[in-house]
Amino acid sequence: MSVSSDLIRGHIDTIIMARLLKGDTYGYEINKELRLRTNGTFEIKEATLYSAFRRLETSEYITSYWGANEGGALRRYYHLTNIGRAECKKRLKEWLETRSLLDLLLTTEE
Amino acid sequence: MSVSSDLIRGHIDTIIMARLLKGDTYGYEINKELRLRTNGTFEIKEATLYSAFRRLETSEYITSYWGANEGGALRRYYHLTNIGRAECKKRLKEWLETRSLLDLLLTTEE
DNA sequence: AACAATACCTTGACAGACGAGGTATCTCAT
DNA sequence: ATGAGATACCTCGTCTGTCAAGGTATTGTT
Repeated sequence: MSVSSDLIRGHIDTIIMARLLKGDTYGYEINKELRLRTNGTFEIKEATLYSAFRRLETSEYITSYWGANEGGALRRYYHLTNIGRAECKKRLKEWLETRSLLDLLLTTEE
Repeated sequence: MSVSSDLIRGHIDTIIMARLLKGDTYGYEINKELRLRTNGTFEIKEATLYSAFRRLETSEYITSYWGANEGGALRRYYHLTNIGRAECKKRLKEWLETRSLLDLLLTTEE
């Protein structure tokens, strides 16, 4: 990926929750979608992805269940809880604030 | 500050270098300016600031010198090198890319 | 003399990202 | 049937940036 991971740090959970707003899905699928939407330039490293899932589940922002996949490996689906939905919205607002801040400090500096 | 530090992570060095594009300055002054520009909502924690200075100096993006301050504590001034100037421009571009990416993944998700 | 403000610094801990490794299933070509 | 590759999951240990908590020294004010 062209975007350094330190610049994305802290947004991984929000990226995942934002996707789950659309409906339940599983880990591999999330990355497939990310690659598609970003023309192959971005995806979440597996270790990062699964540690994010654990974190989100511990915080009760998501729940998980094993879903059948006829003729394929087992899939673990993730579901956004109501608390998670609220948290997600909060973090989207935080992104807008962070964006404003960085725009102020980086792009309008002269 | 209202903006979580995890969302700023990785941008601290760029914020400092962007300021140094304008001219030499010292640690305390950088934070005074940051508070002013952000209406008191943002500043870099001291430990973070000085560890960033060390990192930038090791990478040869900045140099430092002790500057006199008549009637006041000693100040250590920082100067952006040519390599630092180039690196800063590179990172400003990276910010624009990161911003596009996160806008795509967070705000246009539906 | 005591205090706040300016100005610098170090140490140790913490948390998130990820490289490197692993397991198991199914499909397809050889 | 056997091997490769894709799908799909997981864990462990390491690295790095941030920061809380502590420190030093100087000047100006009360």
